[in-house]
Amino acid sequence: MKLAKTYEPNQYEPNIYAMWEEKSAFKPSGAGEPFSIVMPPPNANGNLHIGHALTVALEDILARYHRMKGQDVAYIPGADHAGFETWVVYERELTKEGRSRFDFSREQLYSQVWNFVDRQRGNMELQLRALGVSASWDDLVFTLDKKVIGTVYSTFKKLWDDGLIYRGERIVNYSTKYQTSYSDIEVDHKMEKGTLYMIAYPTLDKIGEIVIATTRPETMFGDTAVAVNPNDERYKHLIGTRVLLPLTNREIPIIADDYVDAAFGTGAVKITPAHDPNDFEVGQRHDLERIQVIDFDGTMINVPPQFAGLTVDVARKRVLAALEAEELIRGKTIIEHTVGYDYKSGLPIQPLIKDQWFLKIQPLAQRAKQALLNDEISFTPASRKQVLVQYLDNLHDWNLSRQIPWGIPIPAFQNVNNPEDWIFDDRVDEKLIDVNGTTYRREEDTFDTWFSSGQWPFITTEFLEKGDLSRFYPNSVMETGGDLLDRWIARMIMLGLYVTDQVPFRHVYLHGMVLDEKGQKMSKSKGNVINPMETIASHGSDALRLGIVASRSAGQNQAFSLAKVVAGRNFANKLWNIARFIEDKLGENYHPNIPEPKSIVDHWIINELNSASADIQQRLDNYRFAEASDSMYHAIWDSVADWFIEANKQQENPDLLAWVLDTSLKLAHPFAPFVTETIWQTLPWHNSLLMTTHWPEDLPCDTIAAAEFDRLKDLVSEVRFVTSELPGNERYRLLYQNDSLIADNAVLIQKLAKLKEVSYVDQIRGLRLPNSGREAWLDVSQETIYEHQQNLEARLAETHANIANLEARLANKSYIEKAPRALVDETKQQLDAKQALAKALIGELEAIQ
RNA sequence: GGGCGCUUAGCUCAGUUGGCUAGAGCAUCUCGUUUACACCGAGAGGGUCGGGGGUUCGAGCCCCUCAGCGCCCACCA
Repeated sequence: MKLAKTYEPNQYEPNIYAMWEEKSAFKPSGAGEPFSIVMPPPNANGNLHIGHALTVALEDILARYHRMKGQDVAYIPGADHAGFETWVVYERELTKEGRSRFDFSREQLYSQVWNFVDRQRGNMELQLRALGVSASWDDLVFTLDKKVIGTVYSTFKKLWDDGLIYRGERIVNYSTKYQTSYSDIEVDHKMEKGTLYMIAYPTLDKIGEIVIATTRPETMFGDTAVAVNPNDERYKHLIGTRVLLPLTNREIPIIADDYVDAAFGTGAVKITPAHDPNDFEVGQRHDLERIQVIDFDGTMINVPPQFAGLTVDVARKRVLAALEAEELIRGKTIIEHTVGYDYKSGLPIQPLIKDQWFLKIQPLAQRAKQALLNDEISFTPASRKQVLVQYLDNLHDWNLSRQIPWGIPIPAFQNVNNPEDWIFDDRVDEKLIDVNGTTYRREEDTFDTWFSSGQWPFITTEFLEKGDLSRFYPNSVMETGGDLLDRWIARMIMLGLYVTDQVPFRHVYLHGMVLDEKGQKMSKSKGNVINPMETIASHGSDALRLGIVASRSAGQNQAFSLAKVVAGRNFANKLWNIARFIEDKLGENYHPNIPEPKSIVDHWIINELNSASADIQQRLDNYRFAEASDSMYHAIWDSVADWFIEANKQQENPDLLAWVLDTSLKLAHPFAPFVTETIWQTLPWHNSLLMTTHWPEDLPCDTIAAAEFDRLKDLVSEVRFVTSELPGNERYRLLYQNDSLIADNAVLIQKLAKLKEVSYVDQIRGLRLPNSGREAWLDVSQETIYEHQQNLEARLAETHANIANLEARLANKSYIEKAPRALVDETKQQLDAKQALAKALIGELEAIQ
């Protein structure tokens, strides 16, 4: 088969992928030690972004590598219903149509969104295929699949039975825009400047007053106390008395609580239990009433009529104006404080009281922490483990309830006659159920998506059901973005240990964010998003993969570099042309035999590829992807293409040529699966898949012979270097004496170094080549040598500097005593070599004069 | 308020337990019509590894300190 001159990835990639799928090459083989990676499920109705390209590239490199190493590999793909994210998109559609979620029942909404997602589904999976993932598609799990819901329910039941689930009125982070509560991780805390107002609350006799400090005056109608520190001398006499709440003249008590910092503001704080988490707790301690003054839609309720229905912002201005009119404002200062924002809408989060389902997290968190401290899970980068431990220690109870219909319904029912009586039941399709003659009404909320995705490793492997894939639990590696350490990794570890008594995975690899080429975060609004599918279309899937993995270190945010993608594309083309050359040499009827090294080049290339293989393995085993890829790249481009193939044009060894090509393709396959498999399929001597062949075994070679070729390379390099310095562009004759390396490889040297001729002489003349330490001269005229004098002098100066450096090192007694023996010996050898070089250079210079 | 990370060639970045005469890709310069490849080949230039101090025979790497940049976590009004 004749190959085109240039590799055109788009012509081959889809077919190659189809062939892999058709031959079920992605399925776990069932033989060998299990190796598993569960893909972080991309949003089912979304498009992949560049971060997915990175994730999938790293995971697929591991999957393909371990598969070739003979392991039983399960790379399990998934699709995420992306509860809240998808819901936001869908609700936007509803709004466009002039409708609202409140026009429909939960069932109706659920099936509408299901259809909406279904229309989009498949896009994401096609894009994963374009990226070349060797994922086991038959085992794909969608986060709303029956088995997911079943497991989630049994976990919830277990937690419930263990007394870890409770329902409570708590202050929750509430999005008034999307009308749902959030977990802590969905709140963006921003430091900003705000105004701290000092407001006078008059005593009952209206003669005295206490001045409180607040940044949120509009919530004052919800005040049910003023608190001071019990040890604050300024206010001690007021504790237990009452004040009038301005604008309403409601009486509220002055209480003492340690929570109040006497040094902050005025030392007196208004207590609004319904709208501030700290105040909520103070309210619980002092049994205060809770008055909700901000409604779930973000407008004012339970306030004097002139403020009712106003938004928070407007209400704040009006309240301040009213207080101003009554001359109750005693001052204001600007302070830096943090404000929580809705990560989705960008609007402030309202702390509101709501009945929610909570998970007592600390028992799970402490167990997870213990597992981490016992090193049951390793991390790349290693430092992230500590971060996680700290996070686990600070975790608050987890609010599991979401007020959105697109998610897994919470399987709980409430006694219609007794609001305190809740039971677990999974008949979530029924609004009302009857249990022993009592009617129960269904909970309408759904689970936080992280509750289900936190169970992903044992759900996807069907570990609890002892399914076919259960041997893949715990997973070998969990690879995901560093930003998911707390929201996802932590939850998987906690729930994994709780449900299965085992850690869910052995190793966590965290990658950083892919930034745009200027190092900016990519975002739609900035318009700097790089679409991986476009990059694949223009440069090929392998190029994208090689480019995005190159020079990238774990956990580090790093700019996307198109130049590296281009380098990747060029590499694919290089491989292509290596194959073209070799296939052409071997012909269509070639049948491979066991390769036998015949020349020093042969020994050398075998040695190079053996050690490249060892390097790549060692680096991949340590999750050093960029370095592994680099070893592979240079072994193939520099060693195979630039030296071995060039040398092979002079002295052929067909069987070795075939072995070198095969080995190169194998080494490159995890990093560039498409082009390597494409080439493999054109090789007449194979009728298998490259992706399921075994990682190359070392071929024996003579390392002494290999080292000989290294010396030959040195000589060739020196000739090239010196000739490039000589005036003009002519070809020179190389003269030698008593040098069997040159004698035995004269033609090879002549071709590689672009010499006119290599000849033995009795009488030396010309320019000595001292660097490589050979008995060799370039046959140049005395005049040329003279013109070259400056170069020689420069080199001599440099050599003297080197010698001085080495001598100083050896003169240092401590160095001789303390440095490793081998290093000292090496230094001595280097010194000898440099001294010989200096001598040769001096001789050369003397000859000129 | 706590924690983490970064600062290395013009650009984007590697550099594992200290042994480096500091690397890669791209860019730059010179040369090249060699029957695999110009998405190529050969060669070259380019860095006091953010500043200062310390430990060590030896520091890009370890310690201290200063400066600049970035991220994460955090219910003090």
